[in-house]
Amino acid sequence: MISIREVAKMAGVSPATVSRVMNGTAKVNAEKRNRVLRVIEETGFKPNEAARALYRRSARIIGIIVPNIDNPFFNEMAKAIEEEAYQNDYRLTLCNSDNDAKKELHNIELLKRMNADGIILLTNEEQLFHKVKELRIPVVVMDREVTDFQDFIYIEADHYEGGRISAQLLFEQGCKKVVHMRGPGNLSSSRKRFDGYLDICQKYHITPHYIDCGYHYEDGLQAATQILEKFPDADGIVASNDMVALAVYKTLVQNEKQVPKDIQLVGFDNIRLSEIVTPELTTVEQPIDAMGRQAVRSLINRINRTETKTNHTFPVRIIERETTKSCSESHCSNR
Amino acid sequence: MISIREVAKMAGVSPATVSRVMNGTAKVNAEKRNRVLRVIEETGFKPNEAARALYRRSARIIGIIVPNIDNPFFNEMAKAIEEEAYQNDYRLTLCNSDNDAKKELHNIELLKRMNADGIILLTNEEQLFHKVKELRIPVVVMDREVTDFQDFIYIEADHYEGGRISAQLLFEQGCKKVVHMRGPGNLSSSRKRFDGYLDICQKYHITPHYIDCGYHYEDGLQAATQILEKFPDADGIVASNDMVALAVYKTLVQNEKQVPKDIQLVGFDNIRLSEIVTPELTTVEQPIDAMGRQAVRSLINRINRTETKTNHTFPVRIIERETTKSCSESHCSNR
DNA sequence: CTGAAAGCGCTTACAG
DNA sequence: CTGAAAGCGCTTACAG
Repeated sequence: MISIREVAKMAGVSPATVSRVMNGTAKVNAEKRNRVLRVIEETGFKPNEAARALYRRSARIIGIIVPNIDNPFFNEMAKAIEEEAYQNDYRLTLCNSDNDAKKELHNIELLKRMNADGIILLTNEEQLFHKVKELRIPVVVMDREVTDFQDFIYIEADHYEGGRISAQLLFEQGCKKVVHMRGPGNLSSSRKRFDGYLDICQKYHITPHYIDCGYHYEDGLQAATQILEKFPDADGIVASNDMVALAVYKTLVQNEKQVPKDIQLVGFDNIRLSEIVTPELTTVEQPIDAMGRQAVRSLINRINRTETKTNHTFPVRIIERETTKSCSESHCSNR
Repeated sequence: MISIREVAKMAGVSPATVSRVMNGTAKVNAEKRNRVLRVIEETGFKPNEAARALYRRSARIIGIIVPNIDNPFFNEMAKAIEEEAYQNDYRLTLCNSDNDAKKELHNIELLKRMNADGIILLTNEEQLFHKVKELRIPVVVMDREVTDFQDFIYIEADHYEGGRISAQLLFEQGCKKVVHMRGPGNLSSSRKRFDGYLDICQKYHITPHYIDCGYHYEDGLQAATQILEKFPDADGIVASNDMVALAVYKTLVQNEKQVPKDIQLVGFDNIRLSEIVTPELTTVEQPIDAMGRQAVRSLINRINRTETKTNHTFPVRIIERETTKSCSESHCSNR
């Protein structure tokens, strides 16, 4: 590819001048500017980004670290992030960590060395937070409330409310015994949802029931079997998320339970899948796209020091579909 | 972060020497080497990658351009690619193009300007091929046979065979009227599968039936309705892929058809989802992970000029699950 | 307004 | 074996 020196030569000016017209960074005599513009046009010259990244200490790269891009939730998030990054002229570097702390650490360091501008963390390693802080690279953490690191921005959905409304729906639909599948205890999302569940039980004067479960499909398979053993008379289940709900559904069908007739089921996230499967999943929507976009915007604001720290909590809402009874009634809000 | 000059100063050597011990690129006096090593150790010095990228004209970045990361097939592919890239010490830059040719073109150009080393294309724009060629950046094209561009490496599954075995399975399971959902005509994968289907029909002396359909879930919804109208007596359907199969399944259920009792259904790809839904999807497996990894390896070979061009066609195989009758029989190969 | 110079942080001929 | 110098391709003080 052609370089700025050659463009300068062809236009009869210095490289500095070419740089200035290209970046609009200083006034340039109209005639010279036009000559430069013409040469740029003719040659199709585009500045080398590696050189810029070096000088500016900014590669216009945002790194994203996800535990598993294969997981629809992260995946949809990544899509939103990529789109928003692109619109702001940032590139996205993807690290799929598989919860491998070493890989995550390595990637963060690499990002710093590449002069990346910021990092979006969809992972859950305290270690990472320390590293990021030490490296002084702007960061936003998603789907997790970060309290120990004062200067981190975090973005999450209203999990407490999600825990409330998912159980509330089931009670309203006539469930007497609702089992809440509690997510990993080290995640704020799990704890908040559980709190929401407890509070709504208290409000309805109902004894809470729960079981522990991870956020993966496989976790759901295991936990569902446990539920069947431990709570054979359960008539409602709040799954830890949509993937888990799919596992629960499969297990229920295998055990000849009908959904929603015998047991009603609510997921969490409203990943695209939840609408694609049959029956369609009733679930609590997290506004994944909006959250992903906000993450990028917040990060860019932080990069540009154009905004003081603001965390965001996004509203959730129930999407009633086919795994709860409501949907066969008239007041179904199925979209 | 600390720079090579400071390390040099601390170790009492020149930056060149630090570079040499760091890269093992020339012999260095043992004592000096140790001093350098110690300083590196103590300071945690890591070379700046932007500077390296500039000098070496290589950022150790691989770009990947996918139409839609949100689509499980691309998504699983991206995961495999990321993993293999990481193991070979390359970074992955992600572009989700949404089939936006402008965005794709822009990203390819950007990759070049970032001194990226190669590109993996999971998209289908002739324009892109021209651009990539003009920019002389190593490329591998996936899921598509590229014949007009002699020097491109391509990697795909054996779609012809896939078209054969999917229909063959249905015939063997007793289907009399199998409808093949033919994918987009501009894709070699679609054409080859269709050819396979035609050939197997001929072999069995059966009249072929088909309908056109895209590769997206929404396409499947439409096409399924058409099938029901056009071929009310169909008893087997080969969907253009797993996402489409899910759409077909939903439509069939809505029309009170039982699967596999009334109609048997086969997908394509064997995305993880196909095993997660209920009933589990019978499908033709593409070895997505192996293909993704091979793409990276082939690309790296090309980058290093260490291998002459080799295209790869990966074998496919039937995975019998619950949407075909076989699975209830004794010879079920459900894994 | 504009060019020459210095510099971003490395790496590699080039001498010695 | 090793350092000083030049260079990767830009950008931005600094002079004028």
